[in-house]
Amino acid sequence: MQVRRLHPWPSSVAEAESIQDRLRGHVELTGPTGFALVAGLDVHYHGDDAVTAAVVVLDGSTLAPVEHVVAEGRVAFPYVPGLFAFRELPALIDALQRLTVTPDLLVCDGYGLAHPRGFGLACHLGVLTALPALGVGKTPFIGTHEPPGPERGAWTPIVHEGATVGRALRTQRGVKPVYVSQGHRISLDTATDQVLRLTARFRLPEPIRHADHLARHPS
DNA sequence: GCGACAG
DNA sequence: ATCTTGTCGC
Repeated sequence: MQVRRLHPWPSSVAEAESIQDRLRGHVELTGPTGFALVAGLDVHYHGDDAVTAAVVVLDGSTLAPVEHVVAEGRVAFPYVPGLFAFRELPALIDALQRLTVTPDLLVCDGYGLAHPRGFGLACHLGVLTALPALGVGKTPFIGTHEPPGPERGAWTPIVHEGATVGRALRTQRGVKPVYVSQGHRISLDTATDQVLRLTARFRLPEPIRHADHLARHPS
């Protein structure tokens, strides 16, 4: 599939932040509610700066695997909180470009709108591909929230600077919540519905679990 | 064995 | 993010 190059690669923190500030204006917070093909993305780190990126495409209704791609790369930016996306983007884009099918939704391992400048990895991937995208974080990042109720499906808003930027969502009884935020071309209600639909069995969405497995054990 | 969770 | 050890439970 096609991935647009909307910016040069940043050579400083200030450049990276200004790219996020500019692309933030491209994010759309509404979109389709159903998705025929759902992709999960993840990156595994090895050694000093090697990364393996994996993209797995599943049938949106049966969750049967349709296609997967693995790409090797290098960490592309130093670790700076809020600029995490720049570490992984080149390897993820490389993997996406090698897909022969175009997914209808990207399920990203990380944050979207719930980010210091409102432009986390899920927003970045959504805008570069023009596809609906959502982010699922495993630990709280920004904003404040109450713990959601104990039953599967319970959620509470994540509020940052007076705005709702995501939801803490209980995907299974007796497990820690996940943190859902919009990436691109999706509403928060739809993002929440999709994450719940993709977590019938485990805490994390099936597409992310598949991608995580593949990135760790390429085969 | 795998998943969740602890330290 | 990674790695390692161990417990509990399905």
